[in-house]
This record gives sequence, structure tokens and C-alpha cells, in this order.
Amino acid sequence: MTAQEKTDKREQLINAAEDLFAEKGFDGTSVRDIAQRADVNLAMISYYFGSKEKLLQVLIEQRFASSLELLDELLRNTTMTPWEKIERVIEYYVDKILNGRKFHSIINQEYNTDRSREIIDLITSIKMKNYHLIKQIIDDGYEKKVFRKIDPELTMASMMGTINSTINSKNVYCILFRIDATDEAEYLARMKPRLKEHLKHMIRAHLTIE
Amino acid sequence: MTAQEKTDKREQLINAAEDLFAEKGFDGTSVRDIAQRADVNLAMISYYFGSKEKLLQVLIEQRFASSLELLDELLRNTTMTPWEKIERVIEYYVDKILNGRKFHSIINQEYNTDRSREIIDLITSIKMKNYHLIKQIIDDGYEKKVFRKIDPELTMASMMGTINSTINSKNVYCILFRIDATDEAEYLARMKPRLKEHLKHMIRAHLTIE
DNA sequence: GTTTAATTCAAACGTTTGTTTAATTTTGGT
DNA sequence: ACCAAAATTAAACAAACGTTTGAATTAAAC
Repeated sequence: MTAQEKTDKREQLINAAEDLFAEKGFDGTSVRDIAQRADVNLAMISYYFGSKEKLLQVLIEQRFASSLELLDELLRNTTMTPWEKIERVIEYYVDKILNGRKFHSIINQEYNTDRSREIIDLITSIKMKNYHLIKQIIDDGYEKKVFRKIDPELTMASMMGTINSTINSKNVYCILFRIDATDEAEYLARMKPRLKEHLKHMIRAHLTIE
Repeated sequence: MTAQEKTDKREQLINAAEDLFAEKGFDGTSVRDIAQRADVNLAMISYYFGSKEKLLQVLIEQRFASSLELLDELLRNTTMTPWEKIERVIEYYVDKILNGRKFHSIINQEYNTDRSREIIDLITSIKMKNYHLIKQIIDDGYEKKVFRKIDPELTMASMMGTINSTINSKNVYCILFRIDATDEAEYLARMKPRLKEHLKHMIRAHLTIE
């Protein structure tokens, strides 16, 4: 067995956990479920992560790790107009959240439940960072007199909430859009451009000075 | 013990279950938790409902039961303009979802997990009814040439998603708005008017013919 | 090749889970 | 006051839970 295959078991557990937590929730998923789906002995969960909850924490940290670089770069960019930045942000979030659908489903499910302080605080800090980046873009547009004065917090709520709706009520939108709910690729291919267009239209209308 | 107090035990169990399911999720809540919070013997759950899952089902059915009358009446109303109807719909949903915060938190948490077919179908049918009512109002406004042609499905996603964001990420908005997270009344008093104003502005801008 | 550490495994641990049982108490009609 | 039905209870049930154990296997270092 190679070193690659060895550390793979750790990765297999994380991937299996992501699938199952998204499908059945954290408490609805047993460590035996995870081990079976990952095709790994159940004791490896304690061995690699210490506990089921630590596994969730590692999963969240790992999936969040690659975040925020693009947004940071976007913020420092001086050649783009506020409008272009907003559109870019919308495209970024739609792609990011829909591509990581299962992960964000876990976050949406677990954020309210009183899980460990560490996990709650981690998610909160990520959400706050995202908010502050968007706020800066909106403030910049307002100072340059190209954006109307609006409620920045709830405008973020609308952006995130719209996208989250499409993953939390996937069933409903599959019926409405006549998409086969089992065909993940088809769902993404149809939903992404539609979401982007809708959000760009709506946010543009919302921010435009009458 | 009076008859009132007797049937109260059934109600106490439902109320306790609502609190706990919202806080800890369905699978994170034990029947012993529920019985203890309701101050009722745990065997009464099986006695009254048959099982923990049936209790969830009764809870959902009961809380949904009082729905949709106002929306139905609104639809048949011929004296209000489409604009007035849309604003009324926004006020209705903000009040309804924020007042029933715990219940809607349960729905948002449990809708994605593969719970019983019956529960999933029940929630789906309610969401579809809500959508069709909104769709009719939007279609009416479009036919009367006062609304722009927009994506009705995703416009509903934005309305519901914005409101859901404020209850699913209550932590975040309490920080942003500097609200004491433990003061439920203060949260509702501050959030409701703000949400209504934001949504009315945004949806109006979105629907207005340029 | 030997040694040491890291990994894997089946089995078992003690709790907690949802549900049922069977006995007891309370209720409401006559 | 009596009785059948309904409500309530403590105790027990098997099953599933997360975690630990200690031996067996594999990998890496020298």
C-alpha cells in the first residue's frame, strides 16, 4: 500500500461524511454509516479525527480553507467599476455555493443547532468576513454615487438567501423547472445561469439610483 | 384534573418538541428531552402520537393548518392593485415566518434530510401552494402592464430566502445589528420592520418597468 | 534483517436510543 | 357507588450509538 493510498482513507472518510451529513444531518448519520460508505474500518474515525464531532470540524475547516482569496483580490482591484464587482461577486457565490452544494447544505442545517462553540464561531467568522467584503464594495459604489443608499446587511441576506433557497428547497425548484432531481449535473447547468441572471437583474434594479 | 389540563399534555409535548427540534434538530433531540421539557411521562409520546416521527408530523401539520387563508383572500380581492398585493404578501410572510421562527427553523433544517415521504411531501405541497399564489399575483401585474417580466420562481426564492436568512443566520444579524441574541422580542421588533422595508424596496425596484 | 512506529482490524465497552409492557390511577357515564 | 375506558406511570426491552481496546498487520528507518 502506498503513502497516497494511506492518507486517502482520511480523505475518503471526509468525503463520505460530507455526503451523509448533507443527506441525513450530523445526528442522523452514524459513524458506522460513514465508515461503510468510505469503505474503511469504523475505528479509523477515532484514530484520524478523535471523534465524530472533530471530523465535522475538520470537514468544515477544510472546505472553507480555499475561500475568500478571489473576493480579497476583487476588493483591491481598482480597474473594475462597482457594478462589475457586484456582478463578479454574484457569479462567484452562485458558482461556489452550487458547486459545494452538499457542504453548504450541511452548514445551513447545522449552523442553528447548538453544536460545539468552535464550529459555530468558525462559521460565524466566515459569514462575517463575507459580509464585510460585500459591504466594502457597496460602500464604495455609494461613495462614487453610482449606487443608491440601501440596507447592506439585508442586501447580503437577499443574495445569500436566494442562492441558499435553491439548494435547501432543491425538490421544489426541480418540480417548478421540470428538472430530474437525480440529475445533479443537469440541475447545476440549468440553475446556475438562471440564478446569476436573476440576481444580477434584481440587485442592479435594487442598487440603481432611480 | 380538568379536561383542559388533560389535553394540555398533548399540547405541551408538541410545544416542547417544537422548541427542542428547532434548537437541536430532530435527531439531536431525544424523546426523554421532550418529555422532560414538557413535564410529562415519556411514554405519553407513544401513547398520543405513536412515535417520535409521528409527533414531528403532527407538529408540522398543526402549525401549517392555519396557513394560506389570508393569501387566498388576497388573491380574490379585486379592489387592491398588484403593487398593494405584493406589499401585503411581503408583510404577511415576514410576520408569519418571524413569528413562527422556531417552526420554520425546523422546516428549513429537516426538509433536506431524507425523513419520511409523508413529511417531505407535505412540506413540498405547502411550498408549491405558496408559490402558485405569488405567481398569480405576479402574472396579474404583468398582464396589467404594471410589472416587468421577471423570473417568478427565483423572485419567490429571493423573498423566502431573504426572510429565511434572517432566522437561519440569526447569530450573524444579531452581531451586525447589535441586538442581544437572547432577547427574542427585541430581535423581532427590530428585524421585522427592517425586513419589510428592504424587501418592499427591492422587489419594487425589481418589478418596476424601467 | 531487525526494530520501531504507524496503521488497520474485529470485538467489546458502557450509554443512550425509541418503544413497549403491565400495573396503577384517574375519569366520566349510569 | 360502581364500572369500563382513558390516562399515567415506572420499569424493562432490544437495538443502535460513539468510543476504546489490544492484538495483528504494514511501513519506514537503520
